[in-house]
Amino acid sequence: MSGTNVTIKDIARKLGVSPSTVSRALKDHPEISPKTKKVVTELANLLGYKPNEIALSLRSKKTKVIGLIIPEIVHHFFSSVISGIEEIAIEEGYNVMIFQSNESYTREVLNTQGLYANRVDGLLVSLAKETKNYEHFRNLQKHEVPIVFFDRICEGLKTDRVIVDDYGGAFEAVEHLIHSGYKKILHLSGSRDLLIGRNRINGYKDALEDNGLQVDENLVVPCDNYETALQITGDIIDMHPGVDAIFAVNDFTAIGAMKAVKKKGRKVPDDIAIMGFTNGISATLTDPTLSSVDQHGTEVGKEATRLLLKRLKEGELTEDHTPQTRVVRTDLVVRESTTRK
Amino acid sequence: MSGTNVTIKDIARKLGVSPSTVSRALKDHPEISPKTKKVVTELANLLGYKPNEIALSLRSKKTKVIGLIIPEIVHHFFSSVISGIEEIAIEEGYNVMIFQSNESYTREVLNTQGLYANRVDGLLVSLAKETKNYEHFRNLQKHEVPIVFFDRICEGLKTDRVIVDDYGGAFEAVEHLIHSGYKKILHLSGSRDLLIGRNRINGYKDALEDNGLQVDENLVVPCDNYETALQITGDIIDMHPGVDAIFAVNDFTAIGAMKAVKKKGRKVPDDIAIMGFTNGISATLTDPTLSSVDQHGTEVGKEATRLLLKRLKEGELTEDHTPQTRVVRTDLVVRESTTRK
DNA sequence: TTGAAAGCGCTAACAT
DNA sequence: ATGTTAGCGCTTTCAA
Repeated sequence: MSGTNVTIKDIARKLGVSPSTVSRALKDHPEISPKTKKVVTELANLLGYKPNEIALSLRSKKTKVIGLIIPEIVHHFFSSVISGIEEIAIEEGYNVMIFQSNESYTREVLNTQGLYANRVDGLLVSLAKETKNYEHFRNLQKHEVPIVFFDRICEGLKTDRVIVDDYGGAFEAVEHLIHSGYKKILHLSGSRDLLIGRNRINGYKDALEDNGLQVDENLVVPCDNYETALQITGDIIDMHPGVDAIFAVNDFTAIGAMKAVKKKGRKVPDDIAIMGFTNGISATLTDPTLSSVDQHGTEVGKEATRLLLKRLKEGELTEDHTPQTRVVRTDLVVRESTTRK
Repeated sequence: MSGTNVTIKDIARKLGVSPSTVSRALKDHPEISPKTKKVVTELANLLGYKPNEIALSLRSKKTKVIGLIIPEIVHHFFSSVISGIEEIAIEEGYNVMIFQSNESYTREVLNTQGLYANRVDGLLVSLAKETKNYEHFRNLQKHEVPIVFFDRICEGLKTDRVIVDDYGGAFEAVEHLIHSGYKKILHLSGSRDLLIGRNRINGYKDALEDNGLQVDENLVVPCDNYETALQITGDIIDMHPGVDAIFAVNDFTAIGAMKAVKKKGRKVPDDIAIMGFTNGISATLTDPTLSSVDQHGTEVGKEATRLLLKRLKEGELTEDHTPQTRVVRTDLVVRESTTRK
């Protein structure tokens, strides 16, 4: 950004017309003579004129920028969400400003302030784990900035939401295990504090019951990461000898469990089947490859962006509508870890 | 963004003072009376006043935004680069606007246009694979937008650069294999069209020669992804029976090779050692875990941002300096795949 | 068909 | 110590 930038004034001066004429000519205004239009556009091209979005924003009070607050980019699910967001945003002429909360509440508050200062038109958010207080979002809402939460949604706030069908995904995954002949299924679960953790547990339980199997609370063990899974899975299968399948709350946990099982000399999937949740790249890299539940991160991002842009368009015309919640369906991806030869 | 936003004018009106007084009071200008300052800041806080960055940008011709063009976010190296960039940028009061090229030249050109329209203060770029023509970047330079390339740098342009020490990383990795007793080392290589591919090949060769081993060109096989590695590695080790180690151009390729080797019934690392490059999360998930060369993505991002911000500060004071190139050192991370028991 | 003027929110000379 | 004015780049009434 510098003195070398061409403005409408520059073009006007060189052509001996007024800035307003140039402005109108450039937008193909009907009341400008074809001749003027031609001269103006030609010179504009020659000089490489590009409208200054900053000036446009100041006038229109629209920045054509949407803000994104995300816990961590270095995570396959979230980075695929970003790709989805970008795709839709760019189609509609919006740009995306991304902030990471790094799972920190303080950082998240700073992020909202930064995004407000930059007057983003709307906001997409997946909550930091730490966040319990939603005042910073309520503030944005006071300023009429529409917010759409996705995945880690905010239950205390009236906003649009996009969530993954965690219950359905878990249900389908566990049912697949049962139909494949596995009977005693361990669930390495997420936190019951998180909605997604509870939903997956419920999907697991209902799948068992719907298929005439009994739920054993001892087989629901909180464990949501690779290291812990690697440490404790061996002991758990010793304690519960009949376990013939493991359903983990995410891929990394599943992979930790897989390694622990192999270390015990048990075969995957012949002795014990393993099922993940996320369907990140890692699922294809393990040996055996990991069956998993695809969360369609890209679709989540797209849907959230569509909702937000819809809200932005409506905002100009109508009253507040009631918040919407969209559920993105999951897909079971069966690979080697649940397929007995 | 809406009518509910508080401006300096609003505060001025309510206090019966002029906007400039408010502006000065808010920035703790020495010529404003302490009393006025107090009243102004208090009301500002009460009303939740936040300066409109858009207006500031228009005036100062500085947006405090840096643009980022990256091939793909869904890639561990790049997402860790982003984290590094954000960290430094935020420290210095800058925000980041991220665009993905998706490896497409056309997209990259659009990205630069979007970033220019938004008058970013500077640009960080890692090139799309397709890109051979650099006119779009030259255009930005004409407008005095500083650019720093990282990792996939642009050799045809005078800019600052941050690169990974691919040569050194490859050298160290291969030397580690040799010192561990491996003698016939296959290299699954990157493209010789890419600088990083060539550098890693050279590191591989020099490590062999420096340790008194002969370079066999047949043992340098272009193969830079999981699927191909999985397909061809088996045949390669059949054709070259003595191969006792594989050095792959990236982790995914290494993991594909590892799986192929295991499928042949050969033990990793006892029969054949495997070494990756990247040190992404996947390296810790395989069985056995994968030795790899850490590229320090975060550090690359930080360094690139530091260079850019330095340039932005200098720009105000001095003439063009000669472009700088910074090399980020790699680190060898030894895990099970190269450690004979 | 075109131009002049005002204003988006802010700041910084230049008054006073 | 504070107010007035002009201007960043653009658009849009209103006037000609």
